[in-house]
Amino acid sequence: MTSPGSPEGTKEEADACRFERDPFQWDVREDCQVRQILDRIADKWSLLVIALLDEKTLRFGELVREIDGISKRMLTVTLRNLERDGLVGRTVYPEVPPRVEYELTPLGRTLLGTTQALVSWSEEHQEQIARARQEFEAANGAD
Amino acid sequence: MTSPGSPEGTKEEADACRFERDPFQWDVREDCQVRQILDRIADKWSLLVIALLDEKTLRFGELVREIDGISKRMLTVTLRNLERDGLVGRTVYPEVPPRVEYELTPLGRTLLGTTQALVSWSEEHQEQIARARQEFEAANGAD
DNA sequence: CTGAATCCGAGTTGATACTG
DNA sequence: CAGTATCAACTCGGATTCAG
Repeated sequence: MTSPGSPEGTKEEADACRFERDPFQWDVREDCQVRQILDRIADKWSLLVIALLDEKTLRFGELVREIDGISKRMLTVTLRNLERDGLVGRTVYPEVPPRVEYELTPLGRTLLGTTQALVSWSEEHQEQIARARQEFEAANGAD
Repeated sequence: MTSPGSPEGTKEEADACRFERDPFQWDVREDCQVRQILDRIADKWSLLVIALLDEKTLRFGELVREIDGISKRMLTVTLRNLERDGLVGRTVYPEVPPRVEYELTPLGRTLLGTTQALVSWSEEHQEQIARARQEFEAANGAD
């Protein structure tokens, strides 16, 4: 990956959010762009949508059915946000009945590695976490 | 986080959440362990706390001051959740005044790579996203 | 100093009904 | 089919207060 400290940023806003000391220590100001982006892609549904769109474009209804528990409303909102951020593309086919397909943009594709890593981590450690929870509950009498 | 009426907590259910076909296609059931874990580590503050605890243990007050915008309440809640999941360790020193230090557990450390990747991605693509947003607003008359 | 408990407003989400 | 509109429910988060 690219080095975080690339000094090309003349944007003063971005500047305030860059790595400042070590690569592992970052400035966590609330108005930071990174924070906003993180909040978006790490929300409840975005990761799932991105993951599902990895292989093939999907229609709205297909996404609703694939994602257990999502409402049409939230899917619409999520899709809009992703579209807004240039991560997902939306194509309307002027047919009857209407058909709308969603697909990852090249930018959206660059996220795949990371999201998959997150999911994989969760997968690999879910048992360990479950165990930790049990111990915690046991030690603290569950609330 | 967890849905109000969602029954959870069965160990064998985790099985239903594993990758089933391709490495990129996962089951996205709502009661999936992975989903729950994802919701936890991807929440508004957890990533920041984990990142800050990477280098050194920190006291409660230090974390409050480091994380711009967080309240004591939310830090307490976040810390407790992370502790519950075994990602963060809590050490109380029976002194006066009281001192409590937080540190990453080995399990918590395994998350660092992924979280850093996420942050790096956000860093590297923030301008691209900002541009995409502008275009989107322009095209859609900025709702 | 740490942090639990309570109150309460604000923002989010879901169910339903409706439109093109 | 693909959304939008609306309202009610819910949750989150902050301020404050209290306790060890």
